[in-house]
Amino acid sequence: METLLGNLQKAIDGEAAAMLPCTRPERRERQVQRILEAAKACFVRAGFQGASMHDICTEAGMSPGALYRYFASKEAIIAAICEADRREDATLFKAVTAKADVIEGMVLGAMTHIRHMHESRAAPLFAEICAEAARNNAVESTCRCHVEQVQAMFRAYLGEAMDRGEIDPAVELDVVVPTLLAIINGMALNDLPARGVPLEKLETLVRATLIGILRPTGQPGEG
Amino acid sequence: METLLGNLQKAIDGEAAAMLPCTRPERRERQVQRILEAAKACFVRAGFQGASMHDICTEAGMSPGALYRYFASKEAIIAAICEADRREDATLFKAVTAKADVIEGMVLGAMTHIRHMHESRAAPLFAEICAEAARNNAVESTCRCHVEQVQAMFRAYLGEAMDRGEIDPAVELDVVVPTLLAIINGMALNDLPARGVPLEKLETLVRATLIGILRPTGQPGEG
DNA sequence: GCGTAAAGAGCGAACGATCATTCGCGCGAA
DNA sequence: TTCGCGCGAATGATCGTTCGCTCTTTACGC
Repeated sequence: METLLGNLQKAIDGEAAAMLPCTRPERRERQVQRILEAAKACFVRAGFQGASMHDICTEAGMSPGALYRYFASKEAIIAAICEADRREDATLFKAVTAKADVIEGMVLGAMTHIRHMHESRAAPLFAEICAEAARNNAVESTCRCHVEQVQAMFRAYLGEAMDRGEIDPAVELDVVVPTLLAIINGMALNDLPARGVPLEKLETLVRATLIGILRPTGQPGEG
Repeated sequence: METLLGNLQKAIDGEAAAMLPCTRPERRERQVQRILEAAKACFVRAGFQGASMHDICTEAGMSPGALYRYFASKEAIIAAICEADRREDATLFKAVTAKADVIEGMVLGAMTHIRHMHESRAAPLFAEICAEAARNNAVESTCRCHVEQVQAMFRAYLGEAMDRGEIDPAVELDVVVPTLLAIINGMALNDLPARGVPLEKLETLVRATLIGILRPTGQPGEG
């Protein structure tokens, strides 16, 4: 009941927003976003295949005929949502470059990612996307594209740190970079903050993990 | 085409196996397993919701009427497959106790898990189960049950190692255990061996991670 | 051993429901 | 007047599931 009322209110809000005076392209973009928001909610609730177009229409407060003016198919909505989610996810990792020290930079990147996944309750959608990527070529290539982008950034960032002597020279970046990303994704996907692991304690463990992997011989690098 | 022939052959094999002389309960159990194998193949190919009962019937080489003699619903098949997969997954972690040294035990447990997920191509099904667990109560409780089982085992094993002085006494096991499981699951889910990270190099990284987390102050513990 | 009734296993057409998508039409801004 | 937008009933396909039927296996009194 609460959810129904909430959805109704959201639909009304969306409608109200769509009614605001604006140019045609602006309104169109707003409607697209409204549909994507509604679809995301439905997909989180029931999965890509479990949510129907009627569900999405109801959540968005519009008819099927109207919705199909903006997206050619359900597949197109799925593709758009995966693209947006993965791009946002990849963007978050740019936080690593905010720190000069490589360990602290990677800690910041990992924690930014984990915190975002926790606070915006994005883990279920991420799991759904991972599962879909295994069988949907469009989703798979979207995911691969953004993963490669993040890995390239990590690779460059860690490479510079290695040149500065902050990372053990024996570390093989081609192996370490995908592994680090897998570790961070594992922590985010499991939503550890929701499972009794406070963020500040998790940060300590992330730091310990990074030191263990990037400085296995215990060299200081710096203070 | 190749797949079609393969499925046909499997169905024939299954039928032949079902035809072997055996008691009624034996045959029944064999048919149940045949359905579960077929369903798993279909679910990996199309997802829990994307695979139809007709697909499963075709893959298993039997009619809907026959299939429904063994499972009351599609939901029951999904539940059975999740239960079997998660139980097998949890069982693999028992490998940790094979080693006296805690680091090597955990390395063995993690690598056993990762290797199994890689060799039996179980990552897509695992991803599907994770996604389904977020919205299906039966699947969620199955997953939670086995996760708690594994965490309890880790907890006991690490606790004994800490008593022996192999782990830094400042380590908080209640926080470390879920985190370690999330890390291992992340590595397994990403199927790192298929993404250019050889198993032997991954083992080195897993060891470095465990040392970083369990012995953050660099104390030896033992040789 | 044998005849027979009961039960189990399998089939596949058929069911109602629901799915993604389309279409003809009315409305309002350009 | 034109054209984009929105509507919602309608469409054909497909979904999970059922049902009536046949055939085989089992149980059992004799």
